[in-house]
Amino acid sequence: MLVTDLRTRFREEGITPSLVADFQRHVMEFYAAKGRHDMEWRHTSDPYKIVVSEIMLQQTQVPRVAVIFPKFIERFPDFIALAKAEQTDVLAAWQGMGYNRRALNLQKLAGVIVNEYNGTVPEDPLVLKNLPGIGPATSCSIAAFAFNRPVVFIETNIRRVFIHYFFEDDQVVDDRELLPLVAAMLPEYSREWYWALMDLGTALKASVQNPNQRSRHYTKQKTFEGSDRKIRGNVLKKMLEQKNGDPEMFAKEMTEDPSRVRRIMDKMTAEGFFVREETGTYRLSDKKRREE
DNA sequence: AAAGCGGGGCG
DNA sequence: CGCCCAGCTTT
Repeated sequence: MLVTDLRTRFREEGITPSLVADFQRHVMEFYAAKGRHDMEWRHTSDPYKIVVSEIMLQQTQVPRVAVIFPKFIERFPDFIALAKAEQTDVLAAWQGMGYNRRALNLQKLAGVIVNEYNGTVPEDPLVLKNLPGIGPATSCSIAAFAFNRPVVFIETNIRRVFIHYFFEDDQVVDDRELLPLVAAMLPEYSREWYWALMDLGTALKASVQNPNQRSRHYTKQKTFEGSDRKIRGNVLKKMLEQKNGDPEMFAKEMTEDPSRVRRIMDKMTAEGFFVREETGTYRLSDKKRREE
């Protein structure tokens, strides 16, 4: 089946049953042949593991999650273990993942599920979306992958697939144009379907110029070198090694402006990473400290 | 709507 | 070097 066929038929006839059937067959044939079937979180029905994987996979590539995920699960096997763990241990297990606030939110999420949902993950994406660290995309991916719910959503791989196959000639594509297609193409097997779409979306990057560059929602990241983000990562790493520290010391070690490091550490303190003592020393925030 | 948030891998 | 990554939260 040719890509141009699908696009032309969509343009000329709209979304017809035969278009849906042919696209579904194309996607699932790709999935059978080249799907990424080796991921641990695709071989479990445990909602906890699926939730952890979905949070980890927010903006972090599969190969890196594949390394850290099993160690994290071994260290924190279920929501109860994660909820009662020391924050320091959670952050340590998160090292290498990036976007460390996700680790704080994930532990908060575990606490909410244990204390407010009796340890059971809600199946309704509208409920999920209001939980810590879960937004529009992840609420639906959990609903699909853990519960096979018929949700309609867009993330970067899904977006790439639909832009590539149905909007090849358009320079600016809004998600609102994609959603009707995503909805129409959804089969009853939503779990496998979204696995397949994501694998196809990942594979497309290797063969065509990133179609998402033509999305209205496309943005480029600022450079990491010299950024606050890099300093934050370094500060957290040093804090995990030393358990405490102060901005002046870290600034010297990193050859950075002390006021800049202090500003960053104050912000991280506000976000819950650290607590600041009267002496000016910052410590990792843990249960014992918070209760004092 | 836009900015901030990690860290690594790959061409 | 630039680009990208199963996005979310805050402003």
